[in-house]
Amino acid sequence: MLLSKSCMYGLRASVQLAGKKDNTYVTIRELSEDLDISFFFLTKVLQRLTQAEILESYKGPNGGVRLLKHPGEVTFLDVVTAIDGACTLNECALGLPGCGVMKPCPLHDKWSIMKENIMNMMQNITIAELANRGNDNLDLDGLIHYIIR
Amino acid sequence: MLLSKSCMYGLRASVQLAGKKDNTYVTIRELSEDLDISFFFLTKVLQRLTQAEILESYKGPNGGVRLLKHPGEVTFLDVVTAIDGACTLNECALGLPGCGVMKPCPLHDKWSIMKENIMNMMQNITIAELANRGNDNLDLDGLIHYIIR
DNA sequence: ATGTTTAAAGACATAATACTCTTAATTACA
DNA sequence: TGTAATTAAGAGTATTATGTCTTTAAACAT
Ligand code: SF4
Ligand code: SF4
Repeated sequence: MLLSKSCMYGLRASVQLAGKKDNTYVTIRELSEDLDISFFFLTKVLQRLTQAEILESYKGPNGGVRLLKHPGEVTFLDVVTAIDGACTLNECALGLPGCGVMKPCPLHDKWSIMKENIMNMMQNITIAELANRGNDNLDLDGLIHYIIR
Repeated sequence: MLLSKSCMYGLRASVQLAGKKDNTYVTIRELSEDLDISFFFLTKVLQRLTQAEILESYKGPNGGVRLLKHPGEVTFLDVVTAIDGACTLNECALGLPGCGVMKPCPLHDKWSIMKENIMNMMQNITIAELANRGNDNLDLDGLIHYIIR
């Protein structure tokens, strides 16, 4: 598995928020119910997104979280790095530590290309794009739930 | 990280064995020292490779483990599946569960191709190939150690 | 002011992974 | 026959990931 669960939860929540027409505050409780994620755990995950200034939170009645930037400006990778920390694909794509490019194994070049591809993909797709593709379907929320879950 | 540590250790040990000129028994102790892996832990990992009939073990003096098949017939994927179990790339390449191809997200096609590539790579490269690339270098053992570690 | 709604922070619990050690079984050899 | 060498099996510990709960702080409403 490439991404941690925290990371997936964060992604799903971000996409869910990106799918909203208006960018009003949504309670974490509501998000957790829509996405079927533990409220307590999701709270922890979203705190990291708030700290990373991907989300903005507001306490009290009618509070909650919302996207700080325009969803078209938040990449998949932004969310991943905010939660899982700096790129996990830094080193060997296989996870073999301490390996360099001096004496690469036969996999190295192919892996490097793939790594590059994965990084590009994560860097180039925004949560807006991930949310918007359900446009031909009216049940957007349900769809996203289905898609991302 | 794509592979578990157990998996990486198993790979490194397999490649190490594949690099030997003669396929005699090598003690796990020796392997663990060469690869700088805990002897106890490596023992556990290699037991799985023995059960999976990738390695063959022999007890007592001059015993140890050795490859059961020709290294050219053992793929990277063989070792991975023996240790980590069946392919972890079955579902969404991102690790998002429950997602199908009915309403794919914009990443789906690209991910599918990458997943395919990764699987092909793991399926097509043998531990013999991983071991043999050090041929232009005389310090094969050291090299492999460097490469795989 | 007081109470209600909400997220933040931090403590606690459980599960999965990684690692260590001990004991048992097998083999060789003196 | 007995001792040393070696893996197998299984128990035990440590660390990390995941999940739960409680308390605190902020914002609002009355
Ligand atoms: S040489 Fe092979 S093992 Fe080393 S970093 Fe490159 S792909 Fe990984
Ligand atoms: S549609 Fe997207 S989230 Fe779903 S399995 Fe495919 S790549 Fe993963």
